[in-house]
Amino acid sequence: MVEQTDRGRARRRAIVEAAAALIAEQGSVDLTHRRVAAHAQVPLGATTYYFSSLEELRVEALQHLADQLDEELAEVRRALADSGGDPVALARTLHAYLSDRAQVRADAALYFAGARSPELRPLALRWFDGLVEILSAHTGPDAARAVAVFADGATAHAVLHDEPLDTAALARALTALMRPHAPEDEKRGGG
Amino acid sequence: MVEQTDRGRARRRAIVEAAAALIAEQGSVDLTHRRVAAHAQVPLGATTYYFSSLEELRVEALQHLADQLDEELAEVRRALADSGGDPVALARTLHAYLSDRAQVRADAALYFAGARSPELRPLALRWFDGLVEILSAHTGPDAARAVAVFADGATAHAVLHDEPLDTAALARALTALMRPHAPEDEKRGGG
Amino acid sequence: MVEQTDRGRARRRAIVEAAAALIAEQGSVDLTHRRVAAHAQVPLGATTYYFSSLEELRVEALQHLADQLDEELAEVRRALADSGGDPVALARTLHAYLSDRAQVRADAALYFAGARSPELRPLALRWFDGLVEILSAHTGPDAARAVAVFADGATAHAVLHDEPLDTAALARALTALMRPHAPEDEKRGGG
Amino acid sequence: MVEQTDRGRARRRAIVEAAAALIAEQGSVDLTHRRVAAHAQVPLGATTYYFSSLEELRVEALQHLADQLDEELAEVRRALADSGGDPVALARTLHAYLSDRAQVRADAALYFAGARSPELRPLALRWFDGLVEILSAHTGPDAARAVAVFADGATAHAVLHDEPLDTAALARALTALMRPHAPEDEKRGGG
DNA sequence: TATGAATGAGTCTTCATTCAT
DNA sequence: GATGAATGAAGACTCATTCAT
Repeated sequence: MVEQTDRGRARRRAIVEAAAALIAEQGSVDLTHRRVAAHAQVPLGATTYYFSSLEELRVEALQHLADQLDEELAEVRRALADSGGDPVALARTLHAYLSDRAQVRADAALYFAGARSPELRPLALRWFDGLVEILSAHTGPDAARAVAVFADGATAHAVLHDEPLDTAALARALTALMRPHAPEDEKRGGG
Repeated sequence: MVEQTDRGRARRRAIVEAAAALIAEQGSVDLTHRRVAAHAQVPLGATTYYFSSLEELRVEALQHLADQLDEELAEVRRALADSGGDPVALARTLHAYLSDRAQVRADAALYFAGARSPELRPLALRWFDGLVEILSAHTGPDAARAVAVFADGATAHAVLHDEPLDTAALARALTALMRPHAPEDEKRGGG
Repeated sequence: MVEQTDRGRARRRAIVEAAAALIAEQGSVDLTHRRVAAHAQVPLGATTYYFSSLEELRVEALQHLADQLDEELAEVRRALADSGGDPVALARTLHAYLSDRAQVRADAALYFAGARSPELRPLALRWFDGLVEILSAHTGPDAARAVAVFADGATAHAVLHDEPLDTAALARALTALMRPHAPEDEKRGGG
Repeated sequence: MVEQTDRGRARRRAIVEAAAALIAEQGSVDLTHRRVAAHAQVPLGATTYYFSSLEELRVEALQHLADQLDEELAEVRRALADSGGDPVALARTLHAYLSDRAQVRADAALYFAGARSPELRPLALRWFDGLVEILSAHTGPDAARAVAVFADGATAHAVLHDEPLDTAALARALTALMRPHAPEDEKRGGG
């Protein structure tokens, strides 16, 4: 492969990070070698030297973003472990996440990339699946999935409104979704 | 104005519809005059003759998609009017909407366009605001907003999983979100 | 397609002719849009406007060269018709052909293109097959093929020596090849 | 000098052989450092370390191919020495040569390189001149040259038809070309 | 001695936009 | 009114070559 020295690895990484930053800002579609090179402050040739195609760079950048989301998920996991699955605590954690614009836009970029190209879906679903898994320790699988779906909607909401739902609203919704549902609902729900 | 004749108006409309179809399929980023012309089966010149720039064409196409969403919203309104705000009925309607892949992708395209360019946000928010407004006739404003947020998450979920959540899951979530919340939640929710 | 006006057709043709000239000079491998544009004295964009790929332009240029060879073949046919298949007359005609450097190099370029890409072989074989067909009116099929093979060798010789074999040498060889062969040769020739 | 060690010499040779193989396969035009390095399984840097330019590498590779042709010529010489210049024996030898696709393509590559760059012509003419020289021991100079020209044509024929002329056809032609020509032909051939 | 790193030149290609007809 | 022609800008990608280590 290409990077074998420390300096090479560092430069490659800088390029990936620049690309990830651009994707978080503008989505992964307008990514160009030139924009990445300018943002990373490297010559244009460097972006083609370390990546055999723009697509390869794009995928690595998206993976980088997904890795960041994994860290975010780890924080969620810790917060919930401490609070014993309390919906209000989860709401606070979610609100903190939604308040980080770059993070939220990165998430949205991953989702859009996954929607466009099926091979990127596993990347896009890391957040969703991870959240479901974490929640499953504290609530039933149905509720876990419902909360994750709601969290995705809240992410879209935050992107479009440029600020997240307030914690109270999040807490109300999460509380409702995580509360064991009444048995009569079960009978009425169709398929 | 440019299109004065019936033929002109029809051709303009065909171009907008072709652009909207392309956007719903592939997003609004890769839209080009040539692709639109080919899809609409009109000469290349027609796409620049009726629209002074590609951006103008893109905006009109997005508006066209938003109009289609408005019709979808009208159906939701009718369905809910008959059922008196029953969450299960809403779940069935939502499921039907989420099962229309083209519709769902068009919705996603609008959201992504709104996330990218602030001037397109009103277009992207039509669906959200409309849904909130409709639901407000049947439930409180907080619940209405929570349901709309959840519906957005369900849309993202449907796009990424290529099929919607099942009606039972939707019904459970909507029932929970629309049920008057317990007073103690209110006290505990922070801001 | 693209060219629909007289001017368009003329320009397209000018580009093809420029490409053909370059191929005859330097072979078809180094053909670039830029070189063709400069030689045809048209803007770079024109070469990509009329041809959807460089390969398409290359193929049309090679076809153009093959068409020119067809005209050359027609002359050979006329010359032989007049002289009743006389080897010496054929030698004179062949010598005239081999003395046209551009023509000979064009022939070589066609052969090389045919050797590289199988789909261009029919183009490369037009000269060979045409010559065999013409000669078949005046001599047996074996001799016709042998003469065509020799003519190809003489073409390579002319390209590499920058001048053709002299008419006497050509006449001797053609006379020998076109003379009915002695029956004892037949017995001895293996498979 | 650069290659002083055994390892260096071996590596240099491996690079030349890889380049020669690539040229025989695809012609000498598309030769790149990267392709050679990959084919020789050496680092990219090695190809620029042992050769000061790509052109130098190309020339050495062509010389390598020419050396292989010299060996082929030596075989022809031996074969003819045994058979006393018998055309049928020569035909068999020629047929064997033409049946070796790699050899034939290498020959064609040399010819094409010679046609493109005058400084490579001596390389390209080694085969032709060598064949003439060998044949001159068994037949007159005119016939020797005619046979060499025919052999070149047969080489082109083999490349384009993917298989050589059959031995019988070769034998007929060679017999005719090597037979002392009738005196009346001499009188009629012009210049 | 050897080789990974580096980069600017050059290639094909797509395209928005302008313009002449 | 309508559209083919035109073209320069920009993008992805390949590569020979130079250099630092």
